[in-house]
Amino acid sequence: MTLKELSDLLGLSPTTVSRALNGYPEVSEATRKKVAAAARAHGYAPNTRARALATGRAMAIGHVIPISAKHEMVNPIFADFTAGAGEVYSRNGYDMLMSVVSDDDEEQAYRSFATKRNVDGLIIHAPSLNDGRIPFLNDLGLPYVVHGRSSNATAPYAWVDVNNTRAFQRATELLLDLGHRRIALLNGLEHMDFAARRRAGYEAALVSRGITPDSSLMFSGEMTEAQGHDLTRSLLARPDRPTAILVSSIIMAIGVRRGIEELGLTLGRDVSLITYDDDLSYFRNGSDIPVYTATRSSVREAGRRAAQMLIDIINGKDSPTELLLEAELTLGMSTGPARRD
Amino acid sequence: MTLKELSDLLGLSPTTVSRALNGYPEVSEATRKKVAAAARAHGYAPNTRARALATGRAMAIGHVIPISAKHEMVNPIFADFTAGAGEVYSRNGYDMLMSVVSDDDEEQAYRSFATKRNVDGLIIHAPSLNDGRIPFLNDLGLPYVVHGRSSNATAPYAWVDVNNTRAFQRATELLLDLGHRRIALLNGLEHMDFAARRRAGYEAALVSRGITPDSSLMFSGEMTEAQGHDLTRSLLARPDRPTAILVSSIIMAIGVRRGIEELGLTLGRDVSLITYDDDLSYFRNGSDIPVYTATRSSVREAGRRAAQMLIDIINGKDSPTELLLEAELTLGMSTGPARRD
DNA sequence: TGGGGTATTCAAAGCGCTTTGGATAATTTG
DNA sequence: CAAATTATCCAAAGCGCTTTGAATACCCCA
Repeated sequence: MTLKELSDLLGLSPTTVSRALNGYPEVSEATRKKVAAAARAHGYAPNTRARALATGRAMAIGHVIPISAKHEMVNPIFADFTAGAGEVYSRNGYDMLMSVVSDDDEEQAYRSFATKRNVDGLIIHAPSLNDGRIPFLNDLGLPYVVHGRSSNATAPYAWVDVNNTRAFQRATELLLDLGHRRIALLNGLEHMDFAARRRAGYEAALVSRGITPDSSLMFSGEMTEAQGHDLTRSLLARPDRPTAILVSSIIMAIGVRRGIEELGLTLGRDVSLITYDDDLSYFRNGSDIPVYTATRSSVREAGRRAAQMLIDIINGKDSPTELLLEAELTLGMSTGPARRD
Repeated sequence: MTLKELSDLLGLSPTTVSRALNGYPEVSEATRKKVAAAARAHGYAPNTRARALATGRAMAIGHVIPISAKHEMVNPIFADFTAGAGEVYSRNGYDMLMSVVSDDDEEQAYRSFATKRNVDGLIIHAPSLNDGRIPFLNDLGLPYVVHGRSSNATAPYAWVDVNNTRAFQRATELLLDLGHRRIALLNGLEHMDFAARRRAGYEAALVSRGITPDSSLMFSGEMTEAQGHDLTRSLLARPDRPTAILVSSIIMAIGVRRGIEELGLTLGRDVSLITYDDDLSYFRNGSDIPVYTATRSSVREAGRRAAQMLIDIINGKDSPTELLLEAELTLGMSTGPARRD
């Protein structure tokens, strides 16, 4: 069913039908009702492609999902971020276009979005410290919002981020308050902006208590369960082993727990653990009492906010283009006072 | 840069430029080269929307991501399935359109895809036993491939599935071989087709060894970590507690492990566990020796195969439209002989 | 009763591409 | 060397919609 067919059916011009459907004022209430009824009855919906061509707006947002070529790893937070963003898109009539791309040719994917003109804006994931995509995208001229920030970026850009520094500073302070002095950090890859900020928070807390950060207690890598396990095992095998561990992802924390328990130690008593928690829907941190003490911020909510911000930008609203969310520190069962051995 | 601009630049007609770019034979090699070079130099790529309108093909595939309204849960396997499918789409010039939708109005989402004509085909996720979407989609007339199957479906449909029955039958047999007699099943929601098949496999194995399935050992629900934990705790509190547990998801298995270890028991020694493993990229089951004994089948590969099948269907190739993948049973450290108490 | 608004409706152009049906130039053939 | 192919190229139509500019019908008030 096309506009033409529908208008013929109604004995009206396509112009009028189009206007009636799109809520323009220059059409009488009577015909608007008739048109709406007929459209519903015949299951008419405008062809997106034709409409996009005519209006110059694709009514779609692009997401580029980079796959780590080395590890074939999909970031587990994408699903939830996407779910949050998707809710907002649906509500506003936007589609979500995903492009899965090996991280080598990510830039190519953005360029292709721009030249093929099939999206009105982009969401950028996982920015690194000095992310080349930002100047690149500023040139491209497609509106975009970054999930995260890129330190050292010279040009301004729109972003939604969590206060990673603060979250890790507070977590570290909590551990210090509990008497821990040797605190390990299992972090994400440090060229990632979020990881750098988290380390900064961790170190700041230590320094402010007069403790010199010990680089042999800091690790960065892919945030997998296996990685968490292996690092924990090697940490706990050391004579000067840490009494507490700070972890950048709940998935990694699961591996840490496994490593601890394999040694017959008890989490929260023998070793304390605080993790960053993205509040993933398939891995909620305990229903009543949180399993892990955690700094938590919903990545799904971040998705919603980023999507809304992007839509506002596309529509020329001049709402704020920077949003810093605070993570909340929730006490679970994985922390306890440092034991003196 | 539009086709017109590019053709003006070259002193050629849009027709010729279009043909040159699309590999039609009626254009000389010389001009084809010139056109290709100019296109590259000016970063020209055809406007997707215009092309789609002209050809009648959207060059996009739709995925509907249903969100469980009750639990706000995103299925954790989507990310990996999507990654696999996305690879194939990119290779074939297709975009992936995602629609996040509360599971109440999923049907509406499909209808909207069809009437708005912005995709050439659909991937259907998580079919239930007697899935209403199949007759519905057969009427709609959009090609689609189901990830999974729907028992009792009367009409034929294209699908890619894992042999769930066989996988759980084999897993159960392994546990029986190890001397286990009381084996619990922590399954997904049983209106889901995969869950029903898994239970069938489990029961068949028991019956063939003369054991009557005990419904008090079978559970079905959302496959979350918390659920795995809670069910395990209550199972192990019983006097006639099971010596082995069969689990439908590795995420749930993590919760089971936590429950077991909280009681001071050891996985693989005191309680055996076999889990279904989708080989999620962020949760690989051990790098060298698998942590869990598992029936494994890569959901990412399933994504690839489903995508390829759909593209073949769209292009009118008459390749097979049913694909049953076998899961492999890998021995890890979570199984051991039944202990006699 | 007639001129100036106002409320409705419509015809036609245009979005950027593909594709049909020629046209023209180059080449081959009898 | 004229006629028939063949190789290249192009003008124009059309995909289904929105939107500009104009037409028509209706109403009001002097």
